[in-house]
Amino acid sequence: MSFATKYNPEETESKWYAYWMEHKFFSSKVDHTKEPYTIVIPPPNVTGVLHMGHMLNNTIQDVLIRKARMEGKNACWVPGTDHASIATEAKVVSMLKERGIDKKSLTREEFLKYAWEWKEKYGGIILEQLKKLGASCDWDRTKFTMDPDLSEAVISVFVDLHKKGKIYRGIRMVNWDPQGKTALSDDEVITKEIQSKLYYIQYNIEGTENEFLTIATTRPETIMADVAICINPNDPRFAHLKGKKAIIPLINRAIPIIEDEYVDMEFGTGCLKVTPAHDINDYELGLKHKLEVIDILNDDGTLNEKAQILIGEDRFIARKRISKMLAEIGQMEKVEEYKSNVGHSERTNAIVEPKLSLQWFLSMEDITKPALQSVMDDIIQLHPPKFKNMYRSWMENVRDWCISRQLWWGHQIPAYYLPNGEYVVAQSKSEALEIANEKYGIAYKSEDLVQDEDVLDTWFSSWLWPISVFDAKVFSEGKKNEDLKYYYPTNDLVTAPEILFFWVARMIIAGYEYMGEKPFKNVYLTGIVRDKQGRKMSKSLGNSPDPLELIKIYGADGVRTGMLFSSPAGNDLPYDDKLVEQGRNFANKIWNAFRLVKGWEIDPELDGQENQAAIHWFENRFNESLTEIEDHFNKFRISDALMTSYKLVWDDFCSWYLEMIKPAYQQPIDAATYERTILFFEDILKILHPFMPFITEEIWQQIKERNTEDALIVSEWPSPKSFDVQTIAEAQQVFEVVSQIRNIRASKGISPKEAFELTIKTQQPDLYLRFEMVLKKLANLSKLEFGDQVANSLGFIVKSDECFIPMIGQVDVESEKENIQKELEYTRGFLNTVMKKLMNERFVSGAPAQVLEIERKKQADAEAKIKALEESLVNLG
RNA sequence: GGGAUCUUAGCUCAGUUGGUUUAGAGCGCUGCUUUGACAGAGCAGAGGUCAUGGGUUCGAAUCCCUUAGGUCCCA
Repeated sequence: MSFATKYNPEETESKWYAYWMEHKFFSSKVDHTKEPYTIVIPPPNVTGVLHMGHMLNNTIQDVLIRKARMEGKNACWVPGTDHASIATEAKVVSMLKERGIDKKSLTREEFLKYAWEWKEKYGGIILEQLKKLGASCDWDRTKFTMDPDLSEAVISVFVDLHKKGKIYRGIRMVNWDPQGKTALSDDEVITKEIQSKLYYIQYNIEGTENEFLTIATTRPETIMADVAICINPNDPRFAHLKGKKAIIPLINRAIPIIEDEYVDMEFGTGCLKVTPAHDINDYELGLKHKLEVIDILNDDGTLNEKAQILIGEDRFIARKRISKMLAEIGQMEKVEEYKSNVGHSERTNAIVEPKLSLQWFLSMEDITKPALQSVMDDIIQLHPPKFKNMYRSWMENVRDWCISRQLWWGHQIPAYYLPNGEYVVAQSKSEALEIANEKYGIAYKSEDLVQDEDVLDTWFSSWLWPISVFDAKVFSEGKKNEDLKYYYPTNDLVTAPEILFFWVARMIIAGYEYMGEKPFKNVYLTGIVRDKQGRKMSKSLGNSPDPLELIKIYGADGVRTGMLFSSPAGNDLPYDDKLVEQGRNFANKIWNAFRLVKGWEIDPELDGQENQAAIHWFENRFNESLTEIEDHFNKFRISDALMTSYKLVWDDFCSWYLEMIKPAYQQPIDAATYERTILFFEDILKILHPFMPFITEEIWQQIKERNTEDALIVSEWPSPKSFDVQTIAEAQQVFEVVSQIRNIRASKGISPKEAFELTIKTQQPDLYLRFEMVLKKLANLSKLEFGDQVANSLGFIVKSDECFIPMIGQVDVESEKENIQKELEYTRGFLNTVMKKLMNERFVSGAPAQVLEIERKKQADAEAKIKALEESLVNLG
């Protein structure tokens, strides 16, 4: 049997993924004999394609789910997508544009037909891509937030919350996206500092010849919407203006000069123009002073007829033109450069316009309380916990949630308007009709009712996700099905911190509101994948590698491990191809270890006694590592768990264990050692499987004949056994001797082929005798002896044992002395710090016994070492 | 402006209640090694006054304060 020296992942991956699917290893059904372990996927945007963030996120979920499955739990990972109102509608609109169709020319029904067509065609791409990564989702459970049952759930929840009085309709200043033509929640607005200008504009005072006041504004195009000028009543500069009126330039409308301490006397000129329709603070001021509201902007950001001038111009063009017009009539005093923070739409990047509009809101004050409490009390744990603070500050200062969006793609708000000006909220139009007719005693017909045009915020459906994927009917029927009873609450949620508020907090809110129970126990927050310059990876920057291309080049296992190598929870991941390269190299290393072992002939005549020490050591070392790995997993230190596994395999198993037991070239191995080695290898494959599912399954299946039920994916996760630290420490000492001898060869330029004779001066010769064969093999020794200093030899010290290697040629005494002198100095310095502690009365009386013992051991070791070094110096002359 | 958080080797990070550490890992780097699982490799090595200045303590990378810089959240 011969294998390629390089592992080729491509065919292995498709083969085993198909095998796992075929045998339904990913599927989960209610089974009360098993403990459920559940993850719901953060539903990717249905318009999305796989990006590096998904890779990281889903790799982590797959690691968790695969490990749980091997631990014998009933592992259920529910996949799906969300309908992403704004993003999808934008995609559909641009698709229509390409076909020469204007959205405005379509009815809602026609538009939705195109939208579904688009969704059917492109909506599944991202889930298919996840399969390439190895994601072991229960695909039969795939859900979409606009599936009929999930939609019904959303409507039920709206109706229910409305009934509870938590949903209301109100005029509010909202963040308006003039490009997407929809309201945005505060969280969908990204504030960016941009370079803008501060315009100083003069307003004449009514009834005077040439008296004027000056206001400073960044938005001169809104002066036509001014309804007042506000001054601070304590400002002596403007006392004479009290009770007068100012005249808006260009349109010559007179507006009152009002007083309010809200005005900052230091900022600008101290005179504030009040424009309630176009500024949130002015709006509040307007309410307080009962001012009129003049809205001069259309939904698309152009000026309307109320502006009187520049009607139909875009707001930014209008700004430039008005600035020029003001200058022409001499009422532009000056223009200054100014840095200001401006809100941008997360989806369209358009500058957000504060706009008054009638929207639907969810009152957040009461509903958030249990959700805050459960995180504060660690009933739900955030990993890393630093996010608790952020979560708290958000939940304590939460504002009502604007849940309506001026779009067609999504869940249409189930509010029906009646000819009498009232409205009814109901599950369906027919229900609404019944309610309306009963309530108002009028026989309305179906066509009299007009449903609200708007849809609900996408998060208003995904906040139900951990519930609705199992049981969408629970909201209307109030009785849980078996799935929901069994799988809810889920265990772990893996997502990005940027949607902690958007989504995670709201799921917790919905969980308590509808289940009276948390939706998950742990929230693992990943970092953001960035490029080498620290920029977020994005399509527009073009700085992201194509994930599928990466999988092709480095293999899914390589990419998975590469992504995890440097990604502690909550930390950003600066992506570098080196990482996935390292992952690929690791897969190759495992492959070659397998080639080695698989190539051995077995000789039943051999007793393999000399391998006992190696086997005994590795068994202990394995359990030590496994214990550490479990600890890392328990603390959600996934990359540490990987690194510990990596070192166990590469350093301990490959570099030490296999080298120790490896028979000479073309020599056979004894049966006992071989069998034990296969068992070790199998345990290693198990530990690696969650990280590298494909290569491990491949080797697992090649190492032995397996039945279907013996596939690695469903094999039993090894449980850590106790281990003997002494055994591990002793081996460490032997390894140190080997390294020192290799070091001598390297530094003296002596070939590894040249055998050495080693003499050790030690109290514990049996330790070295146990490893005699190992020492001879790994350090290439022809002889191992115990005794005193050997003449004309090179020496080194390990712990308190002295080792000597006789040299045939002349030893460079001076350089040897120099080396010893250096080590002596270091050791003396070290002893000094130890002694300082031990000489200290308060340390000796105060420190715990264990610490004292450690310090005394350090002292003894250091002293022995110093003595040995000094002797060596003397012997060298 | 308010708040949170971070600053440890060239890079990315560990260092868990102060004492197994005059500080560790992976990658990178330097040198040597190509017949025997693997050059996608082996072996060895170099590299840090733990951001700064102070304080608490018998003892500080770890606790407190100062300063500087970064990141994030909120306004």
